[in-house]
Amino acid sequence: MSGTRGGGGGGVRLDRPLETKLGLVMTLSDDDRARLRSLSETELRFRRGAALLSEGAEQDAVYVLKAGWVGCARHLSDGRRQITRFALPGDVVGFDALVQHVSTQDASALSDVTVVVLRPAELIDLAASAPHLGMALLWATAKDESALAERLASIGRRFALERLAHLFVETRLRLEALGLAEEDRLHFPVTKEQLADAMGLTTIHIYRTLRRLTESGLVRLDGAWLEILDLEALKRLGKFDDLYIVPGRIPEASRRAVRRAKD
Amino acid sequence: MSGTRGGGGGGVRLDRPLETKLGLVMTLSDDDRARLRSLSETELRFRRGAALLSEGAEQDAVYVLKAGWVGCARHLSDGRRQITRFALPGDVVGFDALVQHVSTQDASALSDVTVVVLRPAELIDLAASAPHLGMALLWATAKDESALAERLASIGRRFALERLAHLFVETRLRLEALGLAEEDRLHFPVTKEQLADAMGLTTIHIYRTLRRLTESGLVRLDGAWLEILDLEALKRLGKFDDLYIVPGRIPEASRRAVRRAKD
DNA sequence: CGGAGAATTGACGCTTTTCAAATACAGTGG
DNA sequence: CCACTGTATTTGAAAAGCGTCAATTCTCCG
Repeated sequence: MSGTRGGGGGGVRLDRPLETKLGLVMTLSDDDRARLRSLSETELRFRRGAALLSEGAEQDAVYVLKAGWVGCARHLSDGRRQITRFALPGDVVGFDALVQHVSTQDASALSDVTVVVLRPAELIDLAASAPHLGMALLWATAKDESALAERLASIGRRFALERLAHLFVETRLRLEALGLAEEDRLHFPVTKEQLADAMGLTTIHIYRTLRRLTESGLVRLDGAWLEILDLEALKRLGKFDDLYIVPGRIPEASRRAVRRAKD
Repeated sequence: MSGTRGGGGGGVRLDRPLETKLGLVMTLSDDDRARLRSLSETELRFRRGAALLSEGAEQDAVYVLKAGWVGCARHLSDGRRQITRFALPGDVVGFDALVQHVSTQDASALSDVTVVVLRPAELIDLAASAPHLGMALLWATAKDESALAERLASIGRRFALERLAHLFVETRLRLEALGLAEEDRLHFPVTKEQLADAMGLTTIHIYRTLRRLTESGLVRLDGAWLEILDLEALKRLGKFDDLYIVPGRIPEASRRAVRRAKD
């Protein structure tokens, strides 16, 4: 029944992840792009299952995902785990640790992963020399927080079936915005156990719920590949609200204000 | 049984909320403080129950809380509600909407509230003319996101009893960091219904759980006032991990780098 | 004094978990 | 090629946690 597992990366890859990410929030000039390209090119690869960050461990860099999926998680002292986020290409991982240089979360590679390493000093220079890019980063972070809040609403107030539906729709739209989703088939390298930890459910209940979704003909999950068979029905079922994921951008007026202030 | 309700503000108030907030993340120079004071002084007051922001409504300002409690929430289409955050003095409310000028959340006053209004243009000017303050804002936002992730872990993986314990400890520590908590008595103007919506539970289950906590002698909740009778026991019960709320600060080295880059 | 919202409690039912076990599948070594 | 082993997948029955329904008391406020 199961096809390809984890590995590979299967088509989710961005060459200039930070440009893509900030480009979703703000129109980038050629200068901006050049400035972003002047950042370090240090690339790291992690195999599926490898840890990018460990809760409590020292951390002195931030990663920007180029390819693959990363899961960020927190642990309770008795082993219970909550995956707080699935990071996709373009996403920044480990941002909060810049404050305290100690990671507050685990991050591990769900598929084979390629990242770009960003050092704090580089980020600081970037924000100082190109404040509007710093603002773009701030806004991108604020959008991430907004998505996180929606996930909170999912886990706090949606039933298992709705939660899964919502996650699938969200994932589909995120990958689509990056240009990384084929028509209705997308890379989804998440084991059932990870899915359970992300949805605040047990593995067993994930199986049961997934089967209900499958039998309704809404999705098909085959190994690391997810087929969305009826997006509209999924949206309805998951009570999906487009509001928080709409590709909101910094209006041009604000952008000009930044340029003025810079002089 | 119940004492004072909502209103009043009962001692939770900051005169320079943004200074206090950023001061938790970075050591502020006299210049920094002066720069922050040059921001607008427009003050708004909301009575308990009033709406600061409405989901889907246009939004062109950000609020910084001076006094009182604000609850930020999201709604599902059928009326279910999830409170994503209790904002306390110093907290910034409505930040994410700066990107799209449409609020993705409701914010309403849980007690009588005083806020300072920040206009986007001011923020942009601030970040452009004093990049390290922009960075401080970015870091403060990242810390908020970290706290949000911990709440996600609460709702996804903690039992009702643990959830409440964790919330009480978190609140106590947050107010303490602001210098707004008396020894073991703190302002907690949250109705049981709001508490339920914040914890992903029903009102009735909040009562049940609260009663268990009270009968164990760990806390006493009387109207809008919460007494913490055994903080250590609460921490243990709530599996509270100090990691994510530790007063992490931007190290001086980074700070100097910002100053250099600015020249 | 009457009405509205908040606080509180009891009984019952549904969702999800826990415990237990069986089947399928991939890689390993003989 | 085939047992052997570990992991993923699937199913069932029972229990627990939490939700729903219903009713009552209390408090504030007009």
